[in-house]
Amino acid sequence: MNEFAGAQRPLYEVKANLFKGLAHPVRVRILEVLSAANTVPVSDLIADTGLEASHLSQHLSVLRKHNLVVAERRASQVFYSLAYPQVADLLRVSRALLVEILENTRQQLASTVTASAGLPVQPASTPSDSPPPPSDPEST
Amino acid sequence: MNEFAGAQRPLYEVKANLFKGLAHPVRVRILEVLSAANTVPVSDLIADTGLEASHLSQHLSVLRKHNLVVAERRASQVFYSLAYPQVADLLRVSRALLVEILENTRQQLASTVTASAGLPVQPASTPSDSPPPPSDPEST
DNA sequence: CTGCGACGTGATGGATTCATCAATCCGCGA
DNA sequence: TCGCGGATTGATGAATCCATCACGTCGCAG
Repeated sequence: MNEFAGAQRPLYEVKANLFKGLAHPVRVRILEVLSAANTVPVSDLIADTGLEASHLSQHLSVLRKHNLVVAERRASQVFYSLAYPQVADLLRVSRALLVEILENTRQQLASTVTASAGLPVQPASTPSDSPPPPSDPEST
Repeated sequence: MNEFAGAQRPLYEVKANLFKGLAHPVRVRILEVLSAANTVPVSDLIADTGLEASHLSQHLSVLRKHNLVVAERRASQVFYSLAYPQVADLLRVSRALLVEILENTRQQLASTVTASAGLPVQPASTPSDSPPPPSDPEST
């Protein structure tokens, strides 16, 4: 029942709990937006994500419970920002891992295909897709 | 239905999926063990975690599906290891974030308490806990 | 004080995930 | 071939999470 992210229990439990807080596309999206801009009003988040206010609010509540974001009231609007810069680090590292995984699994698929065709593992273009963009260092 | 971690969908969905794969204490534990030792037989994992074989195997299966670990059969035993060193990075960064969060929330609690007592925010010892260990750079 | 716009909270079905146990697969030695 | 230990898979109820919608709160304008 204790919703605290921090307690005196084994660290791997706390860690798993942290990942649970991140385990939803909407919440990842929110954190990525907050990583890019220091402080963002809820109205902007609604615009960026296209979600219904209450839905988004629930996810913000989850992020607050996990101590990943902080809210600040100014006038009639609420502004959110990352609670710690390390949150952005975490997203960056996870992105790096993902890139590695995607590249590798794609190669494996390609080699499986070409193996039955007797070709080297070179061809970078996916069988039925547009040609790969020259590189896209930004993106979400 | 597609269980691939990688597809052509928005990156934040893939990222959320990755975190979902990490969002369980047992799986975090497994990855931490694998981060410490290059290659570990299932029997050792059973010993380290104290889990029933089938239970552990299911979590290993999840980790495999997410491309976080790889299995290798040698003789009658199966050996697991991290699929990419970046997985260990991710765990390290998450740990750093967690440390930050725990330290900070603890201070907040302390200051809330001392605020009603009229004391500065100095005292590092929690009201009803054992004194903080001088620092523990290892641990899980 | 009354209404309104911006956010948050509660409650409810529907979908996922988890833990447990039985059944199966795989390599090897008798 | 038979059987056995090591490891995985399948199936089931319990627990948890998610999306939707109705309602409640806060601050301000009229």
